[in-house]
Amino acid sequence: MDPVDDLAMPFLLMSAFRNLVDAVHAQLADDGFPGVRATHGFAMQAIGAGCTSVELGERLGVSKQAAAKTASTLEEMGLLRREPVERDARQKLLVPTPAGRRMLRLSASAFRAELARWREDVGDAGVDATLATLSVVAAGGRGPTDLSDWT
Amino acid sequence: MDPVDDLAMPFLLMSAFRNLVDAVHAQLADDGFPGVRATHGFAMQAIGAGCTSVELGERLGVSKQAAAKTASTLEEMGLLRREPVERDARQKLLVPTPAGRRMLRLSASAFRAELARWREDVGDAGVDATLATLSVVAAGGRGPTDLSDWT
DNA sequence: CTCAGATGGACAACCTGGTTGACCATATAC
DNA sequence: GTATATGGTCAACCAGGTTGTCCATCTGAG
Repeated sequence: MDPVDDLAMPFLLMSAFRNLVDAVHAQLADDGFPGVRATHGFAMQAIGAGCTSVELGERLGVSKQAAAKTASTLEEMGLLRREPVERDARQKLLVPTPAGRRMLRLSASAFRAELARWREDVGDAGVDATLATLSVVAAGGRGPTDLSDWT
Repeated sequence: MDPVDDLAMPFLLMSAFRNLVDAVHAQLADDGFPGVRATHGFAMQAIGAGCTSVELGERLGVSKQAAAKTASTLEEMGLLRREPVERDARQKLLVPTPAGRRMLRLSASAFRAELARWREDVGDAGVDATLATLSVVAAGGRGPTDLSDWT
């Protein structure tokens, strides 16, 4: 009888993502980071300990100009600092400020909290199966940031 | 040992969605609908047999103006027709053209084909568990189109 | 029947996040 | 030393969304 049709998959993926991200942003706003959008979080995650605009663009899968623009707004939000690199005067390293690192920590714990809620709702087996499945079908995508170093 | 960390969930959801949609669009482009973007597909699905701009906005979770803009581009693409409603001269019904319906059919079969590929890669159990899990956590979201009438 | 209010649609101005193209300063390779 | 590659920035543009305003039309209460 196929209780959930395959055709619903794109909608479900989008909707789940949206709910997850909305929940995290609501929590972040409560914690004193009201203006954070999905792009900002992804970019900060992608930056990690620090990288250049070009690298950020590659990790996010966007042009270096788009990455630089995002970095500028993150800088204005005080989450990021551009600092010169001594061995190459062209480069500017994007490094998270203490506020940026705090935001990252809060965001990580908000994601974990929301996932814990999912686990309560559907059980560990379902969530684990979903993670396993998605990590197969998401592989190969040159999508935004490989997140291998999410802390 | 937690082979896939909970923190990867947002990335996996996005990446899976992106891969899925990219694959479908590549197929659509091959089938003679090169310019179709994710928004267009979602909007066409939301329109279904036909609705007004206001309804479309509600189904997509966007303002009526945004919905009308999208409808205009769909009209220019020849996927959609605006036709007057005799019982209310204010309304204009958005109805798919034959090309629009063809695109919907092709898009549906492309989605099913891609899902079939997923099923080959990870097995039916994983995909079914994912569908079941996501339909729980996606619920309640006022996300785009309830897709209850995807054909 | 009429008229106030609700509703559908359109237009304009604006924002965000992305694109491409051009350009300059600096590194690097030959 | 000089050609070329690379990192960063600026400018123009686009898509898709927002809000505010406005008009035409429908609807319901007198």
